Amino acid sequence: MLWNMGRPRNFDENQVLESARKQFWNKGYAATSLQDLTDATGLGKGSLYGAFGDKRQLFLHVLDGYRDEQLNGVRAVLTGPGTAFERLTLLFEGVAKGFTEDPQRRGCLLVNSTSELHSNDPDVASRARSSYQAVEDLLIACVKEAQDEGTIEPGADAQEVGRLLLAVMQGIEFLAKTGMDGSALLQISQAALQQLSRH
Amino acid sequence: MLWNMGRPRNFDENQVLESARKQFWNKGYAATSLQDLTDATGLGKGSLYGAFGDKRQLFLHVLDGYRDEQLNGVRAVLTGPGTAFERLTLLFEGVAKGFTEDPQRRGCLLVNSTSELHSNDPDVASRARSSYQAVEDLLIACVKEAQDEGTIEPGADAQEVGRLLLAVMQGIEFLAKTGMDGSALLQISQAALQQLSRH
DNA sequence: GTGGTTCTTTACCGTACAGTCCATAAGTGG
DNA sequence: CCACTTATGGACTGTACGGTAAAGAACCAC
Repeated sequence: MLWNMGRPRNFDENQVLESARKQFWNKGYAATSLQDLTDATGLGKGSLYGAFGDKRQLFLHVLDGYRDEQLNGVRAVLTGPGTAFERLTLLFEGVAKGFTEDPQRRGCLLVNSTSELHSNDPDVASRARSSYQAVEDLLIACVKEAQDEGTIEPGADAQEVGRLLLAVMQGIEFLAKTGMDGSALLQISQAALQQLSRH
Repeated sequence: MLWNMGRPRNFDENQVLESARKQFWNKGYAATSLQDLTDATGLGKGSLYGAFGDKRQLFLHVLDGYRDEQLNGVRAVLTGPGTAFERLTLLFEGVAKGFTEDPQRRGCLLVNSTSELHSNDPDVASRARSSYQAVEDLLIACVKEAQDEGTIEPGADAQEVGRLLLAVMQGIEFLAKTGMDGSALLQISQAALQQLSRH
């Protein structure tokens, strides 16, 4: 009887998280001030603190949402329709295109946060570890499928190949931030898969 | 007659830059305060500002030094003794081992700085672009050599392969920061080259 | 309506920040 | 010893920071 009482919130939590994400993504964690966050979200400090706790908690909340989205996206592609090789191709082309499409070339929020904070923040570090472990597992499973369907050399160690693909993926993410041409990034993703394909 | 006058400096510039590098590397640009820098270097604010200008200039100075070192290191390996394939192997094993050996897994300072600052700082962005272009060129040249000596499939596009290797290299750097095992990183570097080798 | 609860707004707090200034120290040439 | 120049180190400045407190507003149950 008490759970629905009191003044109702004047904002949509998801929209606020989205605005906060944009801010953290644009400037990084340390460089975004509370002022930036209140400006971006339209909320006052009191509301922000009441709803999400301090800056760090809000950031972790944002980061978790982002991680879940990205992971679901990767999972959707890698376990979706088409042959395993097609799915891998789709994923890598999507990655190359996605990072190119952002005119600011901000890359992946989780990658950026990991780079910025991992060595001083165990919570961020552990999120990074588990996330990329999950992607690695998805890649390895898909590589195994591709081996079963005969599109990737069955002799290769699937784990080895999956990890290699993970590295290429992260490499593309970074090179996009250095301003490398979209065509070159696409070329890399294609080259990686072509090297693996049975020939 | 005037160039050697005045009170002599009480510090070694290279040592100061090294200490500052350590600080920026540990905490990133935004999160290291001037206090951190004076503590790390032992210099007072006046001396720091007199010698290097403000925080940003000092940082760029540090970054340039780091970039030159790294680039020279890569160049030394890739144009050193041994077959081109051996040199590539040496480089990639060195990268995997190097990033693993740091207990804090801080990765590469230039990569971290690029991730943190590139989208808001053209000076950092341009340094990243040119640096990785240079590494790319070195890799491509070495791949061509390897093709000439017959250790890499001559049919492949050397530029494509070189860029792929660059991506793998950066991927390894990042995965090291996520805490991936040293053995796994080594495995990735070996897998990348094994895929390319004539078979 | 009243009382209770939660959200919003604004003012406020202490601190730490980047950067400047200045008196003084430590050298040089003469 | 005396001018002159440069480096040092601490005091200082104004600002912006993250975070808190408190007063009032908006809704509920009754």
